[in-house]
Amino acid sequence: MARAGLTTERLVRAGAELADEVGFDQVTASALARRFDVKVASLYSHLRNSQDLKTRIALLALEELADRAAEALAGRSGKDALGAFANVYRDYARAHPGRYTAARHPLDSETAAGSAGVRIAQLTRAILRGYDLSEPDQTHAVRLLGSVFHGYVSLETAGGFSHSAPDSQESWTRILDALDSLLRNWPAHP
Amino acid sequence: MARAGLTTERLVRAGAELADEVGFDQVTASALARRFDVKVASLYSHLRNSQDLKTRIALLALEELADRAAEALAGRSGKDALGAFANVYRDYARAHPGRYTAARHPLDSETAAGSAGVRIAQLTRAILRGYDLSEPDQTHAVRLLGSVFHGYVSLETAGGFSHSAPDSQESWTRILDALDSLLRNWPAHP
DNA sequence: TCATTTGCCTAAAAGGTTTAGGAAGCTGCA
DNA sequence: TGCAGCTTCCTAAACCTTTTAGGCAAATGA
Repeated sequence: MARAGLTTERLVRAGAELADEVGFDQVTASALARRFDVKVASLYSHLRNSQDLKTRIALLALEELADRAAEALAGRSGKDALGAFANVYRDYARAHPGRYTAARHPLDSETAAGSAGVRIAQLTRAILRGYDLSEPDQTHAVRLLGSVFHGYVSLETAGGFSHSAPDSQESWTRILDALDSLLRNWPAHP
Repeated sequence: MARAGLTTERLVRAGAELADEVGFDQVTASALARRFDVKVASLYSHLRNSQDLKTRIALLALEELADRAAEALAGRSGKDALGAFANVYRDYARAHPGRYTAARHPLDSETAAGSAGVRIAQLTRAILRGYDLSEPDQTHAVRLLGSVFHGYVSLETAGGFSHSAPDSQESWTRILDALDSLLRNWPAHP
């Protein structure tokens, strides 16, 4: 009985590719087994269950996003950093829609705390070093940026901005301009 | 054989309640049949398939959201309208998490064009009448607002902002202040 | 080389989706 | 009132996915 050489690592990687091809919620143990030409039950030596598979794909996607963001931010600051970071998000979502969906997959708080999501939050905060914001306002701004990037990208990949003028790229650029302007002129607390 | 009085309408309504109770993607034909004490196959006289059920729940949620937004916007303008609209979104998501998820369910473009999503977009644009923006900038701003509301609410319901100070309500308020400020001082095209 | 570990298998239970065909209940018309 | 025809719900059956249990064969290494 020849061995297929399954490992958790390889399964998760293949699962991520599958997600990009057919959508994150079409990623099933069955589909993965088919891809490796192996019986479904064989996967259960490497994965606790199919929820475990999805969680691991989510963690992989977060790592990849954090790595790209870190690289994009190196040597940049201010608006330059803001744009670079934002584009990492958007480009990743367009190139890897399944993985991007995975990255948004809810994790229990313990798993989330040990994930690369933490690194992403730190990088987001690093962008704000180029702007002059008080400590609590930094947190609000981090949340705003996270919301805009996630929201824009997810509406865009859902097709929300296609079929209407002006094109999405134009809005994206202008929204980044607007965010930069907002961060430079953050309103004082009333 | 007593009849249970199933109709597509009642099934979709019950499906929406089920979504709020157990999560949108736990909404199955089986669970719905159990709730009506009816055999699963009986549902197929009223629903094409289980994807059809989910689509109909999504359309219901969009209608409800649009209705609430329309009511909240009546008689308001400027920052007042912005805040009222934003709170409709957030409150709806908190009160009806399953329906809110449903409202974000991808629809094919034809279905989307006939949905209450169109009304929501119009209402968003109506908010901007209180601000002085050029025509193309209005579209960019509509997209920004949609992104922020959707992004914030979805990160919040995913638990993104719990367990860290300051609390989410505080950020929400300050973000609305910031958006109002941004719309009043929208940066000119370079 | 042989004992142990590991990897993949078969088998089976449990539950979801969907179609086909049939019988009981309801409606409307003679 | 009686019955024709439609609607509603049923049983049956095929098929797919998840998960556990137990077993044999391949790889590892002393």
